[in-house]
Amino acid sequence: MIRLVIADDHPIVRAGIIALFALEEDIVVVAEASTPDEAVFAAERENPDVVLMDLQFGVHSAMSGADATRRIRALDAAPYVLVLTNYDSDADILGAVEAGASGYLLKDAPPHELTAAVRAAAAGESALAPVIASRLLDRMRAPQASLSSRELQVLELVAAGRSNTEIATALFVSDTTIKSHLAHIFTKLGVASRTAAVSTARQRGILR
Amino acid sequence: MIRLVIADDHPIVRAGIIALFALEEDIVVVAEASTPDEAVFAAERENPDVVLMDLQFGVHSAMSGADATRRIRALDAAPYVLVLTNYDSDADILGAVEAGASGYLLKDAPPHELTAAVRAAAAGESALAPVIASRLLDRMRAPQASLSSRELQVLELVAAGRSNTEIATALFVSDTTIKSHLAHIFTKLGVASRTAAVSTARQRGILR
DNA sequence: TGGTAAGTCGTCCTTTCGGACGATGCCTGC
DNA sequence: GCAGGCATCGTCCGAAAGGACGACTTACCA
Repeated sequence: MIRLVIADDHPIVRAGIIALFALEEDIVVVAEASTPDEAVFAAERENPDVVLMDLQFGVHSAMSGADATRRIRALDAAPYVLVLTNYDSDADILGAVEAGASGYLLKDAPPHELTAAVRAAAAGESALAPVIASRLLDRMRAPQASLSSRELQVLELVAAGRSNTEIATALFVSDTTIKSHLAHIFTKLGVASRTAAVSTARQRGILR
Repeated sequence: MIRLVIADDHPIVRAGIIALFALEEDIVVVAEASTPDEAVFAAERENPDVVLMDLQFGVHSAMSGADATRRIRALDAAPYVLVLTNYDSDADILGAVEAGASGYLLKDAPPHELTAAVRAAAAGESALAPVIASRLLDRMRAPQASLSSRELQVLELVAAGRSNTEIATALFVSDTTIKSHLAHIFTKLGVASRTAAVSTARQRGILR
């Protein structure tokens, strides 16, 4: 019998997960948590096999799902943590994996994927949604979508609405340098304008 | 007995909603839809009292939840449409209201709000989540900082990285008109460029 | 009924952006 | 030691964006 803790701030989502697992004979939900703190508590108290963890917990909570994951993985008899979230940005995925998650699922996944992932996690295996897995492989295959730190710095200021000259003075370089950085950013992202660059960078999780 | 159709692309969310309404004696879920097209079909076939409609339907579907809402409201014996979504940006809210939604709820709402809203919608009343209501009142109180729906439409396309001429052709108007809209947007937001407009609009929750 | 806001379109002009070159110095890894 | 990525700076030029006017229609509301 797999003992499961659910951590999600949406009552609707919690009810949905519980309803889905009610159909499975070998999985029992022993606790639900609506905040990251509650999730850590519940994981400590119930000593479950697996924790299903959301990453976003509203604007109110100081801790994120990744933080909670890290804390839970630091427990003595640490349960496995499966991340279940809406977004599949690179930043989210990497953050979750670094926090110690043993799986990453999307909320639009079909139920059988969800149950299969829980069973895999309980067995100590890694469980990635096919979408996520192919995404990671894409990143490996085409690694050069990454911006240098300086380029990221420039792009962040662009996203804040600053002009080239403003960015130049802010970074103590020439106007030409900024344009050069931007040209590189455009080719790396495959776009032709600063706003398009910001848009696709947001989509890919390069920018927050 | 209130007959309800659920439209959401997340199986988990659909299961959660069904589980919640299973506890209510006067509400019955007669159909679920995982795409906007299915939602329109179901609304036509089942002739429900209320449709619970998500706004985001993944990247694959051409139609949005707002489009589906518009189509459903154009049916003969049109059911009321309650929007149930994750986001509370002005763009989403205004788009939904213009599409004919009679209510706007957030997915992190407590279940009793959800059931109350369905009953209100079935009775022909408007049902707004408190967060949304106060947001709309803010718009009324401070109308000078709020963008018109057309301006929002333009700003969304700008945020997607489109150029003025692209936006013009997409909206079937002249290039000059877009520039005129943008000039108004700039003065309303107190900025001087399109990227700055997108940035502050995001900060203020005008854009998602 | 008259005023106001929004949406549409126009012209003229300036500024900014972006493309297309090139060039230098500095690291790092092979 | 040298190739290649990165950061820096430059010029020239065309295209896009933005500012500053004005003008017309519709719709709504006081």
